[in-house]
Amino acid sequence: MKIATWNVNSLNVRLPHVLDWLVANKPDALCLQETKQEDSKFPYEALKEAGYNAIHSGQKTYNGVAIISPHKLDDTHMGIPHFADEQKRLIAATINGVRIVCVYIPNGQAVGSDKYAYKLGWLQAFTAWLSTEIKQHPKLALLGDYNIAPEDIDCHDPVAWVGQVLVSEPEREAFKAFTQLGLEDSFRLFEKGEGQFSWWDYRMAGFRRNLGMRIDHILVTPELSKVSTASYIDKAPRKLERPSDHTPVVLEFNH
DNA sequence: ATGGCAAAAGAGTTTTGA
Repeated sequence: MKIATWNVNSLNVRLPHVLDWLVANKPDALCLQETKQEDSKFPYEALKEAGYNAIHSGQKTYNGVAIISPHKLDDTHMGIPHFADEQKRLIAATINGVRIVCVYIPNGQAVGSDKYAYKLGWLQAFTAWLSTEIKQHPKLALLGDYNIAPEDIDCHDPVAWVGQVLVSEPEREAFKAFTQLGLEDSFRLFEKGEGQFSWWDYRMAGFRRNLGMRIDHILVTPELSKVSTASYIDKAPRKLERPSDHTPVVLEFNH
């Protein structure tokens, strides 16, 4: 199976890029974040014509998550149970017996802000749900925009960024809590080096100068990590006209 | 010097992202 995650920063704008990417890459599952559209605007028809099924949980202007697959999407789930949240950030489905969890973790804006507190609270509630989900699904992949750079090598300038949002210790502790549930950062099974990023600021010629962050991840349970064969960041879409500021992260495994 | 770009809402400019 080949699975991927991509924060598209508006599917209204990025649908042509997504359709082209599906044709070129033929994933078994593609998780999207920041679709920024209500369910009634989601392009189910265009995807169907391309041979893909999809589920979506969206809202106007902000957030929005989707899972796209050529296969059947079983046992679908949206939102964190017992966590009142208007923001559409979690969607899950089982595809070919593999549990696919797609998340758009809050950005947090700035350490100490209300949005930062919301991020940490969201992470706590999500992790509790994820713990039970893993127990029910030994083959699980958690894909999405985590808005956390887990290690210093995942940030282009860790000295300048120390203590800032995306790299602060409470956020990295929340990321470690995922690994304490048994999940592994699949990208790092294959790519150990620095300078590997999934997001670059539109400003400051960030992409050209590789001033980025690795904040989009595919974490997997041991059942999947032991059969994984490759993981990589596909920078091609970031080079297109009007790109998203994120680019796809891909995992391949035998299943 | 915290800006710089991009998208959305909505009609000038503000909010948000990371």
